[in-house]
Amino acid sequence: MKEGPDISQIGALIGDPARANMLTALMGGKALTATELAAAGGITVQTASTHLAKLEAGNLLVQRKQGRHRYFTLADESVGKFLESIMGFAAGRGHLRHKPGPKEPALRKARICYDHLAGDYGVRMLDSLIARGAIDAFGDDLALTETGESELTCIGIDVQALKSSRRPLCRSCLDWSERRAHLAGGLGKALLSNFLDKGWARRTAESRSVVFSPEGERQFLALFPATK
Amino acid sequence: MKEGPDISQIGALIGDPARANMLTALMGGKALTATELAAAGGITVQTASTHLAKLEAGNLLVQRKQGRHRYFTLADESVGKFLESIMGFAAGRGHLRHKPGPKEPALRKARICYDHLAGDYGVRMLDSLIARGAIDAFGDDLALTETGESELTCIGIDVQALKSSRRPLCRSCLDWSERRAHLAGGLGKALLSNFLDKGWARRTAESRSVVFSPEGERQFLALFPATK
DNA sequence: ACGATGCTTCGGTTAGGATCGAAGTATGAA
DNA sequence: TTCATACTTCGATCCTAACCGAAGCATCGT
Repeated sequence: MKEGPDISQIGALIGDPARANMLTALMGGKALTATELAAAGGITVQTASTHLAKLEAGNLLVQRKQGRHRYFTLADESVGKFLESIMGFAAGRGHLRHKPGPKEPALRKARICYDHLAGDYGVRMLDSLIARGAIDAFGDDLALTETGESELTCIGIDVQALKSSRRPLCRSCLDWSERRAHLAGGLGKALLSNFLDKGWARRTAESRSVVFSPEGERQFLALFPATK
Repeated sequence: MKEGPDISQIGALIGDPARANMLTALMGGKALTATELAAAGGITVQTASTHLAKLEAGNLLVQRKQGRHRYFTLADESVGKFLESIMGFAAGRGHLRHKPGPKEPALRKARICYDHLAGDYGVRMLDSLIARGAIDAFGDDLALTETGESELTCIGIDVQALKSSRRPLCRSCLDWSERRAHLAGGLGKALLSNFLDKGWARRTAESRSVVFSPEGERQFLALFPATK
């Protein structure tokens, strides 16, 4: 009578409209916070919290804690795959949602994340460093290469001092606007300081946004070319 | 922002254990009566009746009235396909209903997946067909080659008739026990029918497993030699 | 140190639906 | 006709889980 795997548990997880909407929101592949997912599900954060705990217990989601945020993503590609197969079947009776994204263009472009550069420019910088072989990426782990060490020393970063510090040199930090990793750790801090010292950019008084000067922007973009 | 179709209704239908068990029973491809499905779900017939009405309203099942019986089957191939994809995920996540019992090995070896052969033998068959050049694989897309067409015609498959059918000839279907693809589509169905007609194997009454006769097994293994 | 923010946990309410006994309908058999 | 079988519908019970307010915990920013 009882054969094979139990699909009812998974069905039940998907079967709640709030959870289904949250999962659908995560189908985009981007990490979302609990608050954002609550909005996606049309429920309060406390209700969303219990839903997210259940989804995580069912191995449909994983969470990544960062500061006071919890970023949720689908557990892996296989989750998205079978969700898509259900969507393929369910096509036709869609219940559609509206979800506004973050605004603040300046913040999205470049801002402070604790002590390092975040936003579009922060992500671009890390991508560029990886592409040129200055940093090796193993999943979420980052490591400065010898090439990278000499390059960064040339632009005025005291890599030796950073290496002897207790603080990890390279850490990846999930970007809330780009939803991709940017560079944190001692090196991330040093790079931002470097830009500020050179006058390429300055912090604004009221916001966490970072404003580049025209010349500084030119230099920054030249130093970290788009990867694609 | 518009998102995809509503998967929660489908999830809710699958989410009830009784309904999930009935659907799993129907994965065997055979039409079952309401009473049989009640037994499969471990519930009374009146409860099963309401469940079956819901599943039918959700387009997961169709029924055929015959005398005083109502025979239920999965609505079409696509239902079996996405159910199998959920099973594949559930099997990999430990969402098992019970510890592997005596019937498990038989199921893993060879079973019905809606209307075609699945399990170790199903995977072996597809692997073998690909290895000998009878089927070309481009990722998940499969195509019968001219070589394959003549070979299969020789063993008694009416390939021409299948090609003129609306149903796709070759489809890959992910196997929940092997976690690899086996052959579905019109050709998958025709091959299984061919084996059953020849008496190489027979379906069991209560389970989805397919039992090969000693001689049938010998022929099958010779026809589809292990690859690797 | 302090408040603000993001999230979780607790507690109590409520609604939906799964369940089955009993009664009703349809079909087949004697 | 009469009974038996297969299934559905009705009615009532009961239980789960979804929900949110309030309070608690953790972290950030100042």
